[in-house]
Amino acid sequence: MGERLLGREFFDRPSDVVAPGLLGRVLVHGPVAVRLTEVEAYGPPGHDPASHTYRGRTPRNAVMFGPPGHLYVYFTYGMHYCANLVCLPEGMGSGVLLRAGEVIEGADVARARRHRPATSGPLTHPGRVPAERDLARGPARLAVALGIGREHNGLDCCVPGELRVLEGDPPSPAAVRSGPRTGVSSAADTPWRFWIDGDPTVSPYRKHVPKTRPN
DNA sequence: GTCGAGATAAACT
DNA sequence: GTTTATCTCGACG
Repeated sequence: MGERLLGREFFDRPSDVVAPGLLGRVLVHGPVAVRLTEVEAYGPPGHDPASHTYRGRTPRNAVMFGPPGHLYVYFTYGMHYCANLVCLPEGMGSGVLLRAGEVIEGADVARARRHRPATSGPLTHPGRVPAERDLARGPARLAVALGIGREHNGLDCCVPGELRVLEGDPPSPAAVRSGPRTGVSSAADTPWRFWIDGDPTVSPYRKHVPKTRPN
């Protein structure tokens, strides 16, 4: 017992307020539990050029316009899933990207998913056994560790169910750092990435590098 | 630790 | 056609 869920009102605030408050919280899916150590906030339409919702609602981002506390899962780079928690009331379109965490339960299951993920798709990483701290270090790896895929898009994480967010053990405010978001080309000066200072599971910062394939 | 290249889907111009 | 809220691998230090 003692599984205290984060209430929906927690998410019914701007994403840059929710994001630092999510650090130290625990996301649970089956036998695997991850304590969040790094997150990024994405703002509502028209206010944040880096947000999926910047240009309004599309089939992909529809969940972000739904009620707060639900999970928004998207597929990117042709092979990775990333997970967000929706913020602000229904209709606003904002959320927090879950960038990294520490696997505190079910590490064996999380590690096994690296080889044979719960969802079908090109997520296999054959031949390599990841170190404990790398299991959920980075948004796509966090999704793999928790077994999150397309089928979890839109799930409510504020009720007892398959996926849920627990109150966990937040760090002291002094241990929270912030800086520019990772891999975004626009609004690079907006310090909406938050992490727990000194935590080994925080992903290394990578600035955006434009892609162009020769030929 | 750094670097570059490649894999690949969906949204966008 | 190009870009993207990424990761892995090998090479190198």
